[in-house]
Amino acid sequence: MGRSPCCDESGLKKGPWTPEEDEKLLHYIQKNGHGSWRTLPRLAGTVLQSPAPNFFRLSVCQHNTNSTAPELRSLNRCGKSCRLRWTNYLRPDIKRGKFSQEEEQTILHLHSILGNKWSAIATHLPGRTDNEIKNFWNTHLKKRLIQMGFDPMTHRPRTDFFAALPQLIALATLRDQLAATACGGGGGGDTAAAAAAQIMQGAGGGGGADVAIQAAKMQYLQCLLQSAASTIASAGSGGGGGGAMSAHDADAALAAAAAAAATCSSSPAGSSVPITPTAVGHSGGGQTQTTPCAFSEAPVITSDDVEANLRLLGCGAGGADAFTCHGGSLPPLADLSDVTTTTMTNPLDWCSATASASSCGGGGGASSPFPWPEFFHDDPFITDFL
DNA sequence: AATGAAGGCAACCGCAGAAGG
DNA sequence: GCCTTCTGCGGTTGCCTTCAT
Repeated sequence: MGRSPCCDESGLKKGPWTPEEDEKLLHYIQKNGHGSWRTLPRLAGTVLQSPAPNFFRLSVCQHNTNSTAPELRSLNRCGKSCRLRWTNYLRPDIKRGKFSQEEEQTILHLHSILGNKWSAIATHLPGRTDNEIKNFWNTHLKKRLIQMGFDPMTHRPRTDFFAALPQLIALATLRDQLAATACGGGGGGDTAAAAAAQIMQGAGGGGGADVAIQAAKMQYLQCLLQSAASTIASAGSGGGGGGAMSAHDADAALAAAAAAAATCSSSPAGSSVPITPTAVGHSGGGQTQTTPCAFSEAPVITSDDVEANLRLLGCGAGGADAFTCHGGSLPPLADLSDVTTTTMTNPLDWCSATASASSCGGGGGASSPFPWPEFFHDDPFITDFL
């Protein structure tokens, strides 16, 4: 496939450039222009018979005090390497040093439009090379977006299940707590029942209704855990872009989880706005961004999915009560534009599917980003959990 | 002070498209 | 139109520095 790399030729040096090599290349290009990169290495060595500029001789002498006479041999590099060295390092108009906030904003804005077209982005940032911008993106801006819960490619809140990791972690913690409360009575699906049983036993003279409510809460939370698991399963095996998990995604997920976990509890998850470059502000810039910490867009749910999830949750397809079934996935959140244009008009969307089987309409409607049954809203346990 | 982890950056690699014969 | 060569681009790697333990 294709031709062999130009650097395959034996004897060509690779790796970091020495000051002498830089001197050869710089001086040759300053005098002759680069012309053909392929022939440049052969020609570049001879030009040093004429004195190099004073500034450069000084810098060279710092590195090689023995070089009283310029090296006359040609550059032992391939043309490609020379071009890269020139464009990324030796070019006189290169601006070095940290990126300014204006430059960061420009990169973010252009990246949201152009994607990874680093050369195109570089044309809008005088003195910056595509390589430098690319590195800056990969080491700073991309991580910042991920930490804030945004997909660095789309600049929108993440839509895969990793975005829900904070909830999953919280749920897992809750599950552990429940299990501990249940005095180790069985695992998995028995947890809620055991906890409920304990409540029943410990209720003593408490009112029967209270006990039932507590038991129902436990069962409801258990359903949350199960539905979260089903979300993972579907996301992990499903098609689309979210199916295959790369190491990068795993890293990103961990970062997102860590960041979102810190902000999730106090963040009104349903109030995010579409991300803009200025919204991804600097911490010191006075710009803030409501970080979504849950699913940003309604998952595409088919009727089959709903049915399958209802079965998974042990719900009757049509007659489940408010506590044993809350629908097939975690709540769609965050992106209001999508919610209004897609979710709400989709007869099979999350809330519609849920509303028929629970009190979603009252608890998860416009008044709350979460379709929790209104029943739970005043409960400090749930409130804290949210 | 030593050591391992993480971050940052320069450079390399492979591919695609343009240019020329 | 086909083939070869050259250039440019984006992704990735590996080294060096800094930070944390």
